[in-house]
Amino acid sequence: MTWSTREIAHLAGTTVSTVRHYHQENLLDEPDRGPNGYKHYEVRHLVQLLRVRRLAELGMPLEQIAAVDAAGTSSAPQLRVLAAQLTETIARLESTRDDLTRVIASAAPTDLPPGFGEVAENMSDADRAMLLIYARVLAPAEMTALREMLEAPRTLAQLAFADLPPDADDELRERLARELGEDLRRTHERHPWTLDPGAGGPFSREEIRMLFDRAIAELYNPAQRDVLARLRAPVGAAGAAS
Amino acid sequence: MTWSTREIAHLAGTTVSTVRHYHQENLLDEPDRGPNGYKHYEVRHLVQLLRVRRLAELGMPLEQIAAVDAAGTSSAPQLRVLAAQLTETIARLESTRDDLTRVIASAAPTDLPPGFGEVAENMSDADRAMLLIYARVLAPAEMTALREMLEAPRTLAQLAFADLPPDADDELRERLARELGEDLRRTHERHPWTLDPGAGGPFSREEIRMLFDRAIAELYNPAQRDVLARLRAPVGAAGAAS
DNA sequence: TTGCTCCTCACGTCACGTGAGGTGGC
DNA sequence: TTGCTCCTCACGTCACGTGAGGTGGC
Repeated sequence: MTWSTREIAHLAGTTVSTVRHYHQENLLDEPDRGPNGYKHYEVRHLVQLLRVRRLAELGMPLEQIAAVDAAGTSSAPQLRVLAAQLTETIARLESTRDDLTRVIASAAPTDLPPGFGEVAENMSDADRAMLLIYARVLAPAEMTALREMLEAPRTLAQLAFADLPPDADDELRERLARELGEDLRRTHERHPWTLDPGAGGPFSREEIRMLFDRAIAELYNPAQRDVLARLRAPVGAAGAAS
Repeated sequence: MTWSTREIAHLAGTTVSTVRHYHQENLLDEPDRGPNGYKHYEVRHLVQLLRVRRLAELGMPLEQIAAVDAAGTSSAPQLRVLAAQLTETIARLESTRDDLTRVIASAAPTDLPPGFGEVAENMSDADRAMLLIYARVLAPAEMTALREMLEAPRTLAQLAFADLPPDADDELRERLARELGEDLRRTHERHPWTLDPGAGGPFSREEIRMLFDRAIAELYNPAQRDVLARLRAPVGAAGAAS
């Protein structure tokens, strides 16, 4: 005429572990025991358990449930906080899911920003790494603009730069710097934000400059770095030319 | 010309703890160290960290990220599983939030089923406990019907039953049983599901019968139990009359 | 004897967060 | 000396889940 732990768990729609855990947390009274030590639950335990489960399913922390139990009822402000937290969590998960859905749809490498799948198809490792850094530095609007820019076909100079051997001779470097300088000038004209990238992002100009300097130093070979240095000097986009 | 742990964490938009944790889980290479043991991070570490963070933010478990890292790219099935899990979690949280919103709006005691706030206003503790058990046993449609039933004003017999003293005399018991029997007959007529309650719920008829028997035995006083026994016998709704 | 249910520790989960206790350079 | 940053263990978090090792009745 009483219930075992398994039975009361079943009646409350939960598990044996959960029931034992609630005993440990003093959320559920210990029932009488039989001569063999088995617990004998009564209706009042079931009611207590159902109450606790109801609050737990509403997302209330167990510690708070204990307080509610003592006070008899839970305060509306507490519940409103819970609801607000839920709304926030839901919004975050939805945005994650949408992001994930876009990645799946575009069949892009997961680690690239969404939408950059086709664009990064035949990029060098260095350029992909740069892309990850851009994604962190630039504001969303800038990333969209960047993607559109990258959708245009590469110029011959850009292709040559990507494959530039570390020991390329001075003449080639100079020619590349001039032609890339032309590209860059047009880019600045058409996309003025590229003159001050990351202005809407999370970092200061100083941080961005140092980050890009380090990225260039580590990701490109000496000849490429030399070209970038020549390129930067006449344009004056950043101060670290020499 | 290198970054400290704090700096790389800041650049990647995360915390020092997280960076150290990723070292421990072999998700991030250990950088060289200075003579004082301080870590000196380079661009390749930042890129590695950004990749891991991106996957982690998509909800991928760290262990799986390690595998992706080895394979170079994550499989579409894995991502689809993640997306499906997210969708499920979101749905569950939304239903919880809606439930919570209803509770807040009705200003009802939290542990009662939603919508039963006003109805349970002046119920006895026993009846509230029964309500919790009903909420567990009955199907949603039955709960709605029950709520509508409870919105009707109590009959005189019902009020008398709730306050029946344990030593009420035989005549009173008999009269109450007759009148409540009338109430019950009308209820069965108007709400046929009350003849077989919980048919759409999670329990078998046998389980429900035993549960109600125990609940009555524990929640009501001897006189009330006697009335219920007299009431049940002629109606024959359940077999356990004597 | 075998199977089944029950019991009580004690430890594991997941992705970090939080001290505790110590070092090195200004 | 004081403050600041960095370091490495080791343990805490939250709500349980999972054995390990043992008991009792058929």
